[in-house]
Amino acid sequence: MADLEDGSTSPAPRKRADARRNEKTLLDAAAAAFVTSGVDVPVRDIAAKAGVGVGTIYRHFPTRADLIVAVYQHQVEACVQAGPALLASSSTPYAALAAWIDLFVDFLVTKHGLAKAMQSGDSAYQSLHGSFIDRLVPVCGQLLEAAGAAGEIRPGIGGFELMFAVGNLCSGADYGDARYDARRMVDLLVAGLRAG
Amino acid sequence: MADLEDGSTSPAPRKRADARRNEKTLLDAAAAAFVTSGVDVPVRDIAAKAGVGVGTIYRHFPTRADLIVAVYQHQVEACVQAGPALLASSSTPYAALAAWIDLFVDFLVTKHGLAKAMQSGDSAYQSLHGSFIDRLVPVCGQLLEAAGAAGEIRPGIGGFELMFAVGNLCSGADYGDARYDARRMVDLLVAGLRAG
Amino acid sequence: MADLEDGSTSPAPRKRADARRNEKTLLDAAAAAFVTSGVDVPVRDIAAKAGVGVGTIYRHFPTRADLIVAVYQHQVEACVQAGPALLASSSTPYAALAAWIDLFVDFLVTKHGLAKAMQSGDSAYQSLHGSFIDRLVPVCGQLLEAAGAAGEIRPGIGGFELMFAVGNLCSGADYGDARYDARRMVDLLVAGLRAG
Amino acid sequence: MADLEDGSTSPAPRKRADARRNEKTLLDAAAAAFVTSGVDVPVRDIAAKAGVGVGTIYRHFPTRADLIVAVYQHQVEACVQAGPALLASSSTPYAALAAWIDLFVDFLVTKHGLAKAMQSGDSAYQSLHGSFIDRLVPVCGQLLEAAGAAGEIRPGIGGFELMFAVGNLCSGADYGDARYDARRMVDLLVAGLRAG
DNA sequence: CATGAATGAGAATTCATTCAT
DNA sequence: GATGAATGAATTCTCATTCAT
Repeated sequence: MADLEDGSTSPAPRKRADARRNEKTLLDAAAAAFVTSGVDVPVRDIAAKAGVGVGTIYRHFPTRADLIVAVYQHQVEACVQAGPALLASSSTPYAALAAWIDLFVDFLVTKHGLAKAMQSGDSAYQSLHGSFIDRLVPVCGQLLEAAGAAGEIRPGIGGFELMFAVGNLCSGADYGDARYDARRMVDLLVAGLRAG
Repeated sequence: MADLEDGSTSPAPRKRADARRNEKTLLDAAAAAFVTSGVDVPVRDIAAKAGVGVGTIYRHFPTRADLIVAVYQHQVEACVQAGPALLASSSTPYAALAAWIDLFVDFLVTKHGLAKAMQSGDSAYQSLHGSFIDRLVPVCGQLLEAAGAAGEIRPGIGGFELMFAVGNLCSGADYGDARYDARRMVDLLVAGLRAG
Repeated sequence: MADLEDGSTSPAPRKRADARRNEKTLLDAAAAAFVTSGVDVPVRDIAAKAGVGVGTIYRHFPTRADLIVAVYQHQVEACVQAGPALLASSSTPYAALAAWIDLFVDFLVTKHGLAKAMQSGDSAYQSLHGSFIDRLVPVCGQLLEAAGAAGEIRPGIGGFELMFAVGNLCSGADYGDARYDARRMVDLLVAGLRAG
Repeated sequence: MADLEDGSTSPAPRKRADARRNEKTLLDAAAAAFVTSGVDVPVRDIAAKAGVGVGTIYRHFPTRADLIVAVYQHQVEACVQAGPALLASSSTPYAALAAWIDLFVDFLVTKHGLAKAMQSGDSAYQSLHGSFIDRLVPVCGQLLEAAGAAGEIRPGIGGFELMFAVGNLCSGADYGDARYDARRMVDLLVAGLRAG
């Protein structure tokens, strides 16, 4: 089936073709720059990497947060989708929860500085919560609830705090201290959920 | 008895009294500024608060990390001292470990942005690890070892990673999101040590 | 009877009706934008208000001055026409001059920033002189000459300088300082013409 | 007698010597730049002309208005002083008023763009009114009042509007159109005061 | 030793103008 | 012809850091 947006809905879709390609270039460059220098990388650096002028970035993504959101949107969505799926396919709700958090860790540990930005408290990044945390928290909440209903975990832990804690544990995991394995610490945290 | 710190630790014991007083002023101002604006506060702000020129700060503390280290030194030392004490006074090694980590959390959650700085990966803050983490890690290691020897916790967890994880969990705890209680998450982590 | 302006004045009388309609839209939008934000309003704002792309504006009016000229052309022409008419209908040449200048002031005080732009010295606006001042100066000159011939005013004042002075006096009249009434100052100037 | 500030009052006057010299350099460079490029000249250009870094300018004059004020302060004060003096030495109050306005014109016509800036309505320049206009308006008011009391001029003209009008008439006088002589137009205006 | 003036690299952001579609 | 995406020069402002006094 063809892409709906191009095929029928949009009345002026034509010239967007290359603009969208350009946006893709931008996102790739930004993603790369984020990995290299963190999400605080200067706008000009991203522009240079993308081979465009800084104005182009500002046109597409007026604020830095817009850019960050766009860069990671897809992966966040995939994570959101995976929640119910894991719940359906896992042996127990707790197993689903553990697996899902594993997925989330996968996402975070490859994103230099993302966790940091999200916890920076900088108002410029407030919208990241709206787009990421708030999108993921309900999913996490459902998994926690299911595990709680099954009596597998201690009660009273919320989705937000668990997400936030996992995010925190992954922070700095990418700065290469071999002595710190974020995944192992998250395992500890998740194991702690069972203790009652 | 003379001041222990000057008498035995310091390699440059002869400091004029007023110089020390000056340094004290600096540290107080810096501590206050850190609380108000985080550890990234502009040097000039600290100087102004202390009523000295910026040059004076640079003379005493060539890098920002030096200043941070100096500001929190005492509390870190107190934490170090507390380790063996708790081990001696607690019912079990695990209880001592839990209590000690609680102390560390106390330290961190009142220091705006300190946890963040320590995990920033910014090379300027690398030395914080040398001064804080590395000072505390051995203590933590001993407690872990004792608890391990007593069969109270799962084996294979190192002092460094536990310290780092706790530090991470406390990051952002001061940005006032009521939904996130760092201490509770640390509890989870510590509880997780027993599992397995 | 056909539109006089197109029928006789314009050297390119064959313009497609929709192109002219388009240009009208542009001029209206520009006029509105000039009132709101002054003649220095960003091109993009005008384009947005007109519902066209910026390219369209550049096609019709390569320079900003071209646009300004076009926006105010009609009113300038009306002013030009009024000169001889007032001379014929007034009791004395001086009365005609005073009335005509009054008309000119009417024109200027409602045009935010026009007077300012015309005196800005910015080379981009040089052509405004060619289109406005130079169109009006001869009219003003005739009125001055008539009044001079009648012995009503002091000799030696040129049309250009009087126009320019009046334009200057109207500058800033629209920035709302209630203490400044441009018309009153122009009255003073015109009264000064009589003093000898 | 020695300079009081250096000699006895200031507790830390010594190193201000070169700082003050530097400020002088800054003011000279700014004055020159204002003449060349108007008061909107980029900060960097002024810095370059002065042979200092931009930061130095920001240190001394946080806002552009501060710099403009400083550059013209002396001359404004001289103008203020001249008011009463002229009143005392002139044959009639009107003669004093005319002479004083002549002085003000002298000041303005050599200051490229100053009149423009003062009438720009730009909030950044609001403080110029506070420093210039408001300083001069009372003087002008006194002269007007004296001339009015002597029955030499028409009543009802305020100091502010006269100052503003004169300022306006001098606007653009420096952009070198030989056909416009600001002084002559101001003469007309002042002559107009007598009429009526 | 202390001071704080000076430096200047760096980052953000805006907009006039061009040009591929 | 019309569109609006892209460009990048231009400008402002901030701070870490150095160094003359």
